[in-house]
Amino acid sequence: MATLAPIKVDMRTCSEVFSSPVGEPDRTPRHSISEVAAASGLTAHTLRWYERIGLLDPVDRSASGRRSYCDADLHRLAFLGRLRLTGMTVADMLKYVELARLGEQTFEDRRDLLLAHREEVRQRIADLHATLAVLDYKIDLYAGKIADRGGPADLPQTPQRKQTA
Amino acid sequence: MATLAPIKVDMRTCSEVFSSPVGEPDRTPRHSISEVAAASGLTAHTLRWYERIGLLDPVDRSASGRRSYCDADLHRLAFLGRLRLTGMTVADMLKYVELARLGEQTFEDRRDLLLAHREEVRQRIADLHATLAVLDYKIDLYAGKIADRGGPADLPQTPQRKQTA
DNA sequence: GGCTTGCTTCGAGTGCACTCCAACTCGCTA
DNA sequence: TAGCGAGTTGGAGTGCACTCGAAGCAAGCC
Repeated sequence: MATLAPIKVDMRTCSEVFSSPVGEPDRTPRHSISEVAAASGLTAHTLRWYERIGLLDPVDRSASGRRSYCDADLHRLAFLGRLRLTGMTVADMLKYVELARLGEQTFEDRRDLLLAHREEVRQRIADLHATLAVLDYKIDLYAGKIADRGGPADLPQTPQRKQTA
Repeated sequence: MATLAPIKVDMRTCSEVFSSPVGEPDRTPRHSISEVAAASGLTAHTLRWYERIGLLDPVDRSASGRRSYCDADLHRLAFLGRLRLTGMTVADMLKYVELARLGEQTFEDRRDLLLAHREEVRQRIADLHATLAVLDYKIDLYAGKIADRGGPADLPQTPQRKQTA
């Protein structure tokens, strides 16, 4: 039998929360800066810096003044990390976060910001695929040591391709 | 009828050569720095800087000392541009170029370098796709103005997803 | 001849995103 | 009580990839 008032068992570890930020996030402060650093791949330095510039809301502190991150912080960090990883500038992330702080009335603006970023991401994927084709071609060329033997000891040619930009 | 000694008609414009660098490149110096800048999207400053640090071989000069780029330069520039666009550092591009200068004996090394870069490109594509899913989810959320109404005016949640790293 | 445009050089400056430093505090263990 | 390790701060420093400025030269045009 469960106790009458079942204690929440879903206290997932810091990196669990970070790598799978689903559901309504808990707001209990419980992760040290070094735990969050380990989970997120950011350094403690960078975490403090994010907070200083306003990417994170002021983090809860322990009695002795140490930062204690809650799951909601991890959720935000996980999303910001995705944006950074995909090339959004810190300035734009800040814009997004500041809109989020203003509440519901900024849904439109936030959506627009994400739409714009999505387009950039799509464009980048296209660029990467195009380059992948060039790399494949050249790698094959080297693998067979073909074609430019005896030719100029220079960079070989790229394959025929459509102009994408 | 064609003439007996047909004059080469394939003198393509600078941006044509740059955007479709196929075939054995001509080595006749014939493009001004501003033409190359316009075709490549790099500034004249950056082109000179590329040459200074060794990414480009010393470019031919006119009688009055001005740079005159040949098609082979454009080919190299086009490839280097692809590498840059896909996140290769200038230092690594330099490594590649220096290997290329050493001739056939560096085929292996060059291939390895490109293989490593190809893996990075593939990884980046995967990251971008994962983020695309998150963006789609959030954009839908905003579009419907659903779910976090009345909840914390904070960054909403990300969808369930497999850990990719 | 005078003007504009485009080029030359070198070295210094810029913007971004961290990254580190020095000096300090706190809680804990021996 | 001393030492350790992990945390705190503001401000300064770093590395990358450009980016620009200043001063000057050369060609082409009116």
